Formats: sequence, C-alpha cells, structure tokens
Amino acid sequence: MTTLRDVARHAGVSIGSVSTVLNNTAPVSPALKAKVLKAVEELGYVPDAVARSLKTGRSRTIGLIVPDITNPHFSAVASAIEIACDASGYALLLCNTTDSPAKELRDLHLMRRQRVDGVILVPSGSGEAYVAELKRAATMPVVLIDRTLEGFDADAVVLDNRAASYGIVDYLVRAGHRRIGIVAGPTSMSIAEERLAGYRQALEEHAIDYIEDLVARGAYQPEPDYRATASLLARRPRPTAIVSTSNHTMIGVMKALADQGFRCPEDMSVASIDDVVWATAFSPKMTVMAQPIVEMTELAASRLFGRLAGTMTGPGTVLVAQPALKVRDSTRPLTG
Amino acid sequence: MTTLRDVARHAGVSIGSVSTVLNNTAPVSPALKAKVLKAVEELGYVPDAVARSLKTGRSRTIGLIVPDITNPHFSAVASAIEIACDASGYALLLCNTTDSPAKELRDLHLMRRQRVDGVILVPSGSGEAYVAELKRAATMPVVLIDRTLEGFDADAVVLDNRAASYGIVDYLVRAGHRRIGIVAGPTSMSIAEERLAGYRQALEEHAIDYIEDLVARGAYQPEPDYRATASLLARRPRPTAIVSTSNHTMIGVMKALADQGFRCPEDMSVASIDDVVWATAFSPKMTVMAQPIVEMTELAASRLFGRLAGTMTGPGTVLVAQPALKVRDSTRPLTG
DNA sequence: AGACATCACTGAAACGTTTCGGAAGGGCTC
DNA sequence: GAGCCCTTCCGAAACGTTTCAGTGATGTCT
Repeated sequence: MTTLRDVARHAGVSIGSVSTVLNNTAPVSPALKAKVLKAVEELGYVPDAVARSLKTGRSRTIGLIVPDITNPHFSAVASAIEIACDASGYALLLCNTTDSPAKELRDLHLMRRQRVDGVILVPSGSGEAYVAELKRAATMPVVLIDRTLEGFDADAVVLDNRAASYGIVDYLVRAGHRRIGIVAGPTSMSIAEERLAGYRQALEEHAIDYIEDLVARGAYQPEPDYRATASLLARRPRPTAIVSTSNHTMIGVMKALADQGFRCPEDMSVASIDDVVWATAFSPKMTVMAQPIVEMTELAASRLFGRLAGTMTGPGTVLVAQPALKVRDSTRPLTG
Repeated sequence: MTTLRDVARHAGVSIGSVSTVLNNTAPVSPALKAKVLKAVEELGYVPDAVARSLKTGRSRTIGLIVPDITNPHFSAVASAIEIACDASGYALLLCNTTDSPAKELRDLHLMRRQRVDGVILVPSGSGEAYVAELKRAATMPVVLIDRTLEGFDADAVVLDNRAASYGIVDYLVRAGHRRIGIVAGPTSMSIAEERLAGYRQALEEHAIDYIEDLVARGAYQPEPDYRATASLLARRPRPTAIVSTSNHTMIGVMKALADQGFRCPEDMSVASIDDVVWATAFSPKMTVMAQPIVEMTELAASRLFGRLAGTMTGPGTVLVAQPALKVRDSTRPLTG
C-alpha cells in the first residue's frame, strides 16, 4: 500500500504539502501541484480513508438499519439512500435487523464502533426499555423512517398512516362496501395501530359499525398474514372487501384468496397499502395506496446530511408524507 | 468520546493492559481484568474501530456491490451476506451500481479507500477494457456472484444458466409446445448468452428449429422486457409459450400479456428463471426455475472469509449451482 | 541462597493522515 | 537598504489503537 509518505518522497516534497494539494485546503504553487499530481499518478496512490477518519474524527460514512432488506419497501429505501450517499461522497454501512430489536441494538453498537457520522434507522422495537437502550446506543445523529419513537428526539419522516387506511376504506365504502375486513399489523407497532385507527375512523364517519370480528392481526409477513386472511374469510357474514396494510400482507391475502377459491375482485375486493412493481404485473392489478417512499427517503437523507453539516440544528422534527390512492382492478363496486 | 486512555486512567492501569484485557490477547490477572471491565462499564467505553483498523491494517469490513438492490434477487443476496457478516463480526459496506460499469468502478475505488478487507461483487460490465480497469481497482480479495469475468482471476459462484433455460424449454417441449419464444437479456451479458444457449440446445435436442424471430431481446428490466414481449406476441404464427429469463422479465411478460388480453396459461404458457415470494401470490402462480440464491450467497461469503482468514489460497475457483424447476400454474400442456 | 525462568504489567513506537506554528524567500513601503 | 508582510512550503504533533521490548516481582531448581 502506498502512502502519503511515499508520494512525498517520490515528488521531493513534504508530506503536508501532498495533503494540502490533494485536499486543496490551501493555495499552492502550480509547480508543487504538478509534481504531487504526477507522483500520485505514477504511484497509483489511493488515500487511506481510515487514517483520515481517525485524524478528522469523521468517517464520511453513514449507517442504514432496516428490518428486512428483502422487503421491496426497504430495498427502495436502501436504493435511495445509496444514491444520496454517492452524491455526497459518503459510504453506506448496511445492517438488517430481521425485525429483531436486539439485533437492532447490536447494529447500533456496530455503527458506533465504526464511527459512522449518522444513521438512518427504521426502528423495529417499541416500549420504554427499548427506547432507553436506543438512546444510550445512538450517540450520533439519527433520522427515523416509517416510524417515530415516543420519547426519542430525532428527525423522522413518516407516512400519514391514518390517512392511508382511511383513504382505502373511504373508497371502498363509496363503492358500496359495508362489511370490510382488515388484516392489520401487530399491536406492538405504532404504524399498525395508526393504520387500524384510520380504518376505524373511516367506518365511523360513514356510520358503519366497527366490528372486532373483521379485524385480523397479521405480522406484516406473508405467512402469518395468510393465516390472518383465512380467519377473516371464515367470518359470517363474510366481508365483501379486505384491506391489506402492507405489501407483504398483500401477498398473504392474495394467496389465501386463491387457495380458498375466491376470485378477486369478483368474490372479494382487495386494496392494499404499499405499491410495488409486481402489483400491476399479475391478475388482478392491485388497487393500492402508494407511499412516496423514494421522496420520503430523500427527505430523510437530506435531513441527516443537514445535521452532519451543521446547517440543521435544534430538536428533531417529523415530516408526514401523504399517500396516493391508485385504483386498479382488485376492487369493484358493490351493487345491491 | 471516551478512549482507551480514559479507561486506563480511570482504572489506574496502563493503556496496553486495557487493550490486552479487551482483546484478551494475553493472560492477565483476575484483579486487572476486573478493574478494567469495571472502568469500561462505568465510562461506557466503546472501542474505536477506525483506530483499530489503522493500526492492524484490517478493517473487519467487507463490501457488497450489486447492480440493483431493488431487484429481489440482489436483495436476497444482500440479506444473506449481512447474516454472514454478522456471524463473523464484519461490517457491510453496500454499493448499488444501477447496472453502470462506471459507477461500479467508482464503487470499487470507494471500497479501496475505505480499506475493506474484501468484496462480494456482482459485476455489471464486460469487455477487455472493463476487466483491465477492474483488475487495477480490485486490490483486495474479490468473489463474484452470478457472473464470471473472462481474464479476471477470482472465486465465483454462478448458476448453471444453460441448465436453467434448458430445463424450462425441455419441460415445455415435453408438454407439447413447439413454438417457444424467449425474452432474453442483452447480448453484452454472459449470463444472457448462456441462458439463450440453453434454450437453443434444448430445441436442438428435440429437433426443433431455432427461429431467430422467436428470440426477443430485453434488458432484465420490466419496461424493455415488456416491449420485447409485445414484439414476440406480434409474431406469426404466434408462439404458444414464452420463457422469461429473469424475475424482472417476468413482470414485463405478464404485464404485456395482460395488456394485450392474453390469458395465461390458457392462451400462452409462461415460465421464468428466478423464484420470488410474489410468484405464488397472484394468478397464475408462476412456473419457475428457481435459483438457490441464498445458498449461493452463503457459499460466496464463506469463500471470501476463507480468503481473508488465509485458509483458502491459490487461484480462484468457480462454483456452479444447479437450478430447480417448480411447475405451477402458468404453463399448461398443449394437446393437438 | 543464588541463578534463572516465568509471569504480569508498563511504556513507547507505529499505523497514515490532518493541521498548524514557523521558516524561508520575495516583494513592497518608507 | 532596513523593516515588514505575504506567500509557500516544511516539520512535527496528534488522532486512538495494537504490539512488543523491557521491567519488576515471584517462584523454582540446584
């Protein structure tokens, strides 16, 4: 590995001079610059970011912690973050928590050891103890995506979850549906509760009874949500529409429908939160409430970079993004 | 930030002793150990991986460079790599090339600057100049996934691409199909050519003419592959089956079919390389040739870690994984 | 009891940068 | 031509670790 010292020697100048021309941190004579650049070229010198980080105290690296990179929602986040990092000259450290708060804490410690300048976090835990631990571990600037955390002061970019499910239910009711089931997320997740609240609110505003029986609890994962859907299909009278509250849920719902011989939308209307590429590839094309996930992520990234640059200070603020309904073929009007 | 020095002072021992305790790199008295651990606990000390890396010359970080993290195939790779890293105490640096060889080279330089110990690479370029540049940039151990590179000596884990498409075509022919179209990848990609070769070989072995007209070129992306499919559907006589050569292609194919009013499998049989969660969620459930992507990735990771540990030496070897056919509902026998 | 290993720990050098006080030299003012 | 200010470059300290030669103290063997 060739170092600054090698370059300096080869160019016949001091180490400090090489550093200043490489970072152009001070005016230098054209002659010096030429000599140094030539030496760099000839030796194929590549700066050592590790040494640089040690000296400067900043690593020009940020961390991204997501629950499941395999979920298209989060891989979209990762993609957008990577683009932002590339544009700002940052490197990106990725961690996948598999929805485990314990792993998330471990990851946060890893980030801390690695001296990342900041992290983008999609938290997967909840509760006071968890937040307390998070606070201890997160010594660097953090911006949250998707979920906020009670008692944790940080910037956050979230969806208007209530509006998302509200919008779906409102649409379904206007289309004539009265018995509307929902496959909700676990009670431990704030977004699941918000989405359920939106469902409930829409029913109320349309003067439709909220029926406990029509709420099935899933886990935002295909298998559990498949089972949740099955239980929903067993209700009598059967719902005429089902709202799915995530893209993974959508998979479980559609599988359950198909396996039990229900046609969509003829026998059952389905609408889901989350839009994905494959939502329009198959039959039926899914009616969805799309999250502006890329925009949300870009916002989060610029937020974080603002913090790092010091142009953004003060307590964390939360940005709420609005979802957009895309009516396609998986829902149909109910007549009579 | 509390340092080793702080801990040493607080415990009343030398810096070196703290280091040896923390890394237990030499036997120490229980008393010393206790004192140090206590001080660490009280100060909430977290080791600085940056300084450690500088001193040791290894960063305990590996890089992952993929063409598109948004593609479920690559997000599965990322997930598996992350698990392997976690298990081995490595951090993971992620880069997304968006299929651009230029970006890939930039990423490789980033990795080099960051002093990653090794990288897992899914190369997106081809050609002599590209390989030459790659060689200059890749000074650390590299293991390739999905694609090998002519003239680039590295470990690699690849699919038996020929067998994948061969298997699909063979199955279709045995089911009675004779006019089988294919949406292939770009000619610049070796895997695309291999998959096409498997298609061709299967036809030959069944004594079916290879017809240029039935080969449409896509780009392993939904939009271009949608158009490629459309062109295929315009052929006369029309093919009775289409083989899709990637999961993104599958999306394009199914969209095109739906948009033009073709039912699958009644009007057209479709089978694709790549299995994905949503392949069984909708109608029809897709017949696919599944890649053992997680196993392949695990193999690649252990390969890399073996190189890093020095337990694996010598020239690179390439492992070839076998795909598995999963017959589902998107293909049907052709009678008469 | 003296010589000598063994053991536990200390102290300082080194990793490759950045940064800053300071030296050398040139040009300007008076 | 003396003094001064810029401009340009040099040299060394420092960042937080690891590592290793070295120092005492303790135990062992003859």
